[in-house]
Amino acid sequence: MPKRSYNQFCPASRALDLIGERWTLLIVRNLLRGPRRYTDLRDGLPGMASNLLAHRLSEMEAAGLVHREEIADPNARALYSLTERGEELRPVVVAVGRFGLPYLDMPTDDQPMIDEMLPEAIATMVLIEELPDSGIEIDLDLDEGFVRLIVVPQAGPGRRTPALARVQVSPDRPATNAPTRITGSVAALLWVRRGELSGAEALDSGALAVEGGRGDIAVLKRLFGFSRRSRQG
Amino acid sequence: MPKRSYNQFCPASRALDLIGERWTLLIVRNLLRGPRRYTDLRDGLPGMASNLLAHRLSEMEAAGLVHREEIADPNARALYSLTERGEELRPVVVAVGRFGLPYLDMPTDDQPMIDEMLPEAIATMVLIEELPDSGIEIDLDLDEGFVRLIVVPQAGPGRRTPALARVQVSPDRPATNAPTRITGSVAALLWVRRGELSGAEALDSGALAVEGGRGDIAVLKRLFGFSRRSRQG
DNA sequence: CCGCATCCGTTTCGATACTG
DNA sequence: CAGTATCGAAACGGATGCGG
Repeated sequence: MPKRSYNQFCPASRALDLIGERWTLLIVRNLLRGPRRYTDLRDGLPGMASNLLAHRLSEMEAAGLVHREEIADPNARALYSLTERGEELRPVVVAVGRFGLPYLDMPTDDQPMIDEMLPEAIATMVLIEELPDSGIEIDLDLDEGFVRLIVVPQAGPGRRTPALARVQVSPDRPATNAPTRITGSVAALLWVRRGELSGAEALDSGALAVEGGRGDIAVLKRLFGFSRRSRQG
Repeated sequence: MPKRSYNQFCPASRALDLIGERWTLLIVRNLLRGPRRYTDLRDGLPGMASNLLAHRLSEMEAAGLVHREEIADPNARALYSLTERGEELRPVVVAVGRFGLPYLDMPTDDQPMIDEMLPEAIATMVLIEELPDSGIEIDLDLDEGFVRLIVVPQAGPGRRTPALARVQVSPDRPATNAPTRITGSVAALLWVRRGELSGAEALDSGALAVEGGRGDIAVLKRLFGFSRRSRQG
């Protein structure tokens, strides 16, 4: 039984032959945060049938996107991780997320806000056209959790680092705080980023608070669209 | 019957609720080249069931991605086009295409090389990290067709134009030729871009030929990876 | 021809239960 | 913990029909 394919000479359709099936890209999204056990993936993908997850994982392993490794551990038998090829899906996940951001409504009770995806959500919100060449580190201390955002400095003229590769996020709180910091909630950040609340309003109302040097705060405000009101992608 | 949804508070999964179904992103890909009639879309999507196309189009119209317009024309009743929201899917299609490029094999007889997708394929091949700040225009006169590639100049320091937005392609041959020109085949360009053939080899063998100023040719070579051998995304 | 709608066999998905 | 097994529901694929 030959796997079904769009069968066109086109990069996008070839890609969708590999990652276009249901759930596949969400598995990638979760694996982008690091290796996971089967159960971790299942818990991070509520609503997905167990057999389907197993099936997808074997497909993705066959496609060379995912690597399965048996480990010696009392409470874990195997770890799934992305291969180098699988890591190349990060720009896809980010692009998809950027598109979806304006459609994202506030979480309801039946919409789990999974801890694992907070960093991805933050990375998605950053306005890449506002990245400063010099780079910056920002701690986001939100009600829903902590995220360290690192914008890698541009390496000078010549070959430029793609914008997406310059945005890095981590849920681990380093020993030392970043010089720039923002506190509040994901919802407030999202409202501002989506232009439904101005940055000034968010700060005045206390929904968000920032600290750090003047210049860094200015960069932060640009990165999350504090100055805009109109909705933008 | 509530449309099925991943139902997670996550931008990527929200996006996939809208564009994750089979064929949807390929419809977008074809509409990115401009408005199309129903029949045009069907011809550009071989293998897709006719009723499914109709169904997808109505879904996408309901989601605000596609606009349907009745027109007065002897041999066309309606035109489908992307809305502003739909246009925001271009980065997604390009990111997906970039991922799929290394998996793309040479076209076989049963894999139609559809004229419409040639410009998208070219845009996908361009190495965005090699975009010159000054911009450039290149005519690609390939066996499979003509494409004018335009790299929009960077607007100076400050807010930067996202790399993807700076790459524009058009199948229309303007009145005047671009100062830089490349001739050959899509296959040769793809081999070089994928690092399976060096640029020098392609030029020596005559598989590709370039003309233009020294500097422009150097830019062209960087854009399509003429200097590399190893496979890269 | 253009723009779908109907019908129908096949595949995939979703939910839950079950096993080593 | 890490999957299989099962089964009904939904989606898909292909062909064909049909009014404007």
